Amino acid sequence: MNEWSFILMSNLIKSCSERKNAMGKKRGPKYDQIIEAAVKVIAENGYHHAQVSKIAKEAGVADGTIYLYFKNKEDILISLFEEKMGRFVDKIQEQIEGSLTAKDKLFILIEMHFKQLAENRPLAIVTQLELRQSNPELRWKINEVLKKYLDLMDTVLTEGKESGYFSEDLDFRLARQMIFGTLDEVVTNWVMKDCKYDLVSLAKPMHQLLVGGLCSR
Amino acid sequence: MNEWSFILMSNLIKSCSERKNAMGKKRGPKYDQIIEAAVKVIAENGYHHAQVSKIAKEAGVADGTIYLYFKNKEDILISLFEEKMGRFVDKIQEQIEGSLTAKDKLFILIEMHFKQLAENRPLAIVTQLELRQSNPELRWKINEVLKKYLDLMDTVLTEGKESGYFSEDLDFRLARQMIFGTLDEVVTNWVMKDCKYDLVSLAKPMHQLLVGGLCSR
Amino acid sequence: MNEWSFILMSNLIKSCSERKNAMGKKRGPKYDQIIEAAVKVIAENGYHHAQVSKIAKEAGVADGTIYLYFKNKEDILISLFEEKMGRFVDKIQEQIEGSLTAKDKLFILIEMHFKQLAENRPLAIVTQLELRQSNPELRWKINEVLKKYLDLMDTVLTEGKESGYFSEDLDFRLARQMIFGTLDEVVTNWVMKDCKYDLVSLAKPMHQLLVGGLCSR
Amino acid sequence: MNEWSFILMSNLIKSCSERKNAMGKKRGPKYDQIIEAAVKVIAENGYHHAQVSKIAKEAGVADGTIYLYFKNKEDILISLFEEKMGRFVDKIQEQIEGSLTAKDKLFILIEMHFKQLAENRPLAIVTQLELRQSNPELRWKINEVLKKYLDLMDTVLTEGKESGYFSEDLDFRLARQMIFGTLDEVVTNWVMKDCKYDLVSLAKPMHQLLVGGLCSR
DNA sequence: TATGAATGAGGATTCATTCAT
DNA sequence: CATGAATGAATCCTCATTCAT
Repeated sequence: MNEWSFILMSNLIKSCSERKNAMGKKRGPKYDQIIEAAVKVIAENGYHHAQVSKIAKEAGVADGTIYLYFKNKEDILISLFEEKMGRFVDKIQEQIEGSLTAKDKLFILIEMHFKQLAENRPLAIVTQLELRQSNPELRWKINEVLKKYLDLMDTVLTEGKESGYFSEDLDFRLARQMIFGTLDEVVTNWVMKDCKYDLVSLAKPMHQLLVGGLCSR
Repeated sequence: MNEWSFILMSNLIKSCSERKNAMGKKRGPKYDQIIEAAVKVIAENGYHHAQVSKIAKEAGVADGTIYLYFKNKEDILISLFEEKMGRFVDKIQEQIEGSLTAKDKLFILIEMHFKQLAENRPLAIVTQLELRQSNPELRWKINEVLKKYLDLMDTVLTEGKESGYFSEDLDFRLARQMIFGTLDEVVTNWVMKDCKYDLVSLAKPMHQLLVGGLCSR
Repeated sequence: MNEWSFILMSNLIKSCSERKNAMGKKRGPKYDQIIEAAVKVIAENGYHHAQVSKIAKEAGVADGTIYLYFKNKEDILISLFEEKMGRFVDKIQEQIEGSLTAKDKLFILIEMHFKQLAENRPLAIVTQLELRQSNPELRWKINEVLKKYLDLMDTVLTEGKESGYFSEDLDFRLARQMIFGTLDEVVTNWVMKDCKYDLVSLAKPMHQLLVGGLCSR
Repeated sequence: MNEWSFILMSNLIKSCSERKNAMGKKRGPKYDQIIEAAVKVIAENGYHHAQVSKIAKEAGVADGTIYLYFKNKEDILISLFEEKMGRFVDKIQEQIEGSLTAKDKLFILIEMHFKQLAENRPLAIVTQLELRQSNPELRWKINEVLKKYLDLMDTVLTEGKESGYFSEDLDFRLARQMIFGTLDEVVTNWVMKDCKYDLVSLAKPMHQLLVGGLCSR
C-alpha cells in the first residue's frame, strides 16, 4: 500500500459517499438524520403538525438543508416510507429464507411483521396512523412500496400451494388481502390501544387463525 | 282544517325538527342535506379539498348554517360516519336475523358489507380512502362508531362457537380483527382499482377463506 | 312612496352594491380602501417590502379580506394601476375636450400629466419607480392600460395633422414614443430628485420643445 | 510616442486591469466571464430568475468565487451596467468626434445608440427590461453611470447652441431628458415587440423629429 | 333560523451569502 | 485563489369559524 493506493481508495470512498441512490437522490449522513428526525417528529406531533422546521431542528440541520436532500416535504415522507418499509420487507425476506416449510415461512412473516413494529413504536405510529392522512398521491407511492411485500407473500403462498400445505384453489389476491388486511388491522388496533399489550405474542394465534380459519375441524 | 290547525301543525313539525337526536344534535331536513352534500363533495374533491363552503353550497345553505347543525367540520364527518355506518350495520343486522346458522350469518355479513359499499361508490370512496386522511382524533371517534359493527360480529362469533361451528378456543378479538381487517382491505383495494371488478361476487370465496383458512384440509 | 317603492329601491341599492365591476371583480368601500392603502404602503416601503399584511393593516382590514376583493397580490397592483391610470387618462381626456386647437390639446395633455402626478406624489413614486420592478406579466398588463393613453395621443396628433399644425409626414408611432418617453423621463427624474422642484411649470417649456424641436428656426 | 511607449502603456493598462480597476475592484479573466454570464442568464431567464448560482454555472466558476470578484449580487449588476454602458458611451463618443457639425453629432449619437443595442439583443433586453425590475437603490447607481452619457449629450448640445444650430434658449436638462427619454422609449418598444423591425433605420426620422419637433414649419 | 362578509392564524420553500477546506 | 455544502430569514394565501344583521 502506497500513496497511490491511498489516493485511489480515497477516490473510491469519495465516489461512494457522493453516489446518489437508486432514486438519483443525494445521500450522506444528513439524509439519514433527516429521515430519523421525521419519524420522531411525526410520531410525536402527528402528521399535520410535523413542520419542516421542526424536523430540521430535530435533525440538527438548517431548514434549507432539508431541500438539499429532498425535493419537498412530501418527498421526505415517501423516502421515509421507502427506506423503512424497504428494510422492513428485506428483514422479513432474510428470515423467511432460513425457514424450510411454507407454514414456518408464514409464521416468520407474521412474527417479523409484529416484531419490527413492536420494536420501533414511533415507526409503528407513523406507518399505521400518521402516514394514512397523507394525500392520495403519496398514498399511491406508498402502495408501490407495498408491492414488494405483497410479492413476498405471493412467494410464500406459491410455495405453500406447491407443497400441498395451502389449498390448491387458493385465490392469491384474496389470500394476500386477508393476510395483509388482518396484520395491518391487528397492528393498528395495538397502536391505538397505546401499545399496552404484547404484540409479538399474538403471532402464534394469528398464524393459526389465518391458516386454519374460523371454523373448527 | 283552518288557520289554527295550520299553526298548531307548524308548531308540531317545528318542535319535532327542533328536537335533538340521541347525540343531543339538532335535526331537520337541512341536517340530512348537509350530510349528503358532504359525502358528495368529499367523494368528488377528496378530503383535503372538501371545504365547508363547498359543502354548504352543495347543500344549498349558507356557510354559517352548517354551524347551527354541527359543532365544527369534524363533527360533520363524525356525524356522516355515524349516520351512514349506523344504517350500514343496521341493514346487516336485519339480514342476519333472517338466517339460521352462524355460517350463513357470517356469509350474509360479508355479502352485505360488500353489497352496500358496491351500491354506493361515493360512500365507499369516502369511508375507505378519504376519511382515513383525517386526524387520529377523528379516527378514534370513527372507531367508536365501529363498535356496533364489532359487537354484531361478536354475536355471530358467539353463536357459531356455541353451535360448534367455530373453534372452541377462538380468540374473539383476533377473529374480529381478521374479519374486519380482511373485508376492509378487500374493499379498499376494490376502490383503489376504480371499482372495476365485481365486489359482491367475492363474498363467497372470501367467506370460504375466512372460515376455512389458507390451509388445505 | 309606499312599501313597494321601498322594496324596489332596496333591491336597486342592493343590486348596485352587489354589482361587480367590468373585470367581474367584487367592489365596495373596502376595495377602494385597499387600493389606497397599497399606494401608500408601496410608496413608503418600496414594491418588494410591501407585504400583503402591511397593506391590510393600512387599509384597516384583515389579511384574508384582501383576497375577497383581489385574486392575489399581483391583482392588487394591476387593479391599482387600472384604477389610477384609468382616472389619469380620463381626466386628461376631459380637459382636452375643452380645448380648441391641437396645440392647446397637447399642452393640456402635458400639463395634466405633470399636474396629476405632482398632486399625488405617492402615486408618482409607485408608477414611476416601484411598479416597474414588477414581473414581466404585470408589465404587459400595464402596457394594456397605457394603450388608452397612447390612443388619446393619437387623437391629438391626428387632429393636429389635419389642421396643418403638425407635420404632414409625422410618424405617429415615433411621435407617441417621443411624447410619452419624454414626459415619463421628466417625471421619473423629478421623482428621483425627491420632487424638490416644481414639475408643473415645466409643462410650458416642455411643450415648446416637443413642438418646436431642438433646432432654432 | 513610439513602439516602446505603446508596450509600456499596454503593460500599465494590463497590470491595472489585473489588479483593481478604477472602482477598486479585483479584475481578471473570471471577472469578465461572470459579467458575460450575467448578461446571458438575465436575458434568458429574466431578472428575478437570474440566481447567483445560475450565473456562476454559466460562468464556469463556483458560487463562492463570485464573491471574490463582486461584493454581492447587486454589485454584479452595477458592474455589468458600468462595463457595458461605459463601452456604449465610449463608442458613441469616438464616432461623434469624427463628425463636424452638431447636427451630425446628434444624428451619430442616435444612430449609434440604436445600432449598439440592435447588435446586442441580450444586452438590450437586460438594459431596457430586466434591469429596471431592480430596486430603486440599484437604479440610482445606474443613473450615476448614465451621467457620462448625459454629459456627452451636453457637449453636443453646447456645441450646437454655440454654432447657432440649436435654440439659444434651449433648456439643457429638458433637452437631455427629451433625447434620452425618447431614445429609451423607442428601444424599449422595439424590445417589447420582440425586435421584429429594424431599429437602426429609425435613426433618421427620429433625428428629424427631435431636431424639428412635431410642428410643421 | 339563516345569512355570508369578515376574520387571522399558520407553514413550506427559495436563494443570496458564508466559511471550512 | 477556489470551492460548494450549509445556512436561515422572510412571506403569500387558505379556509374553518364567527357574528351582526
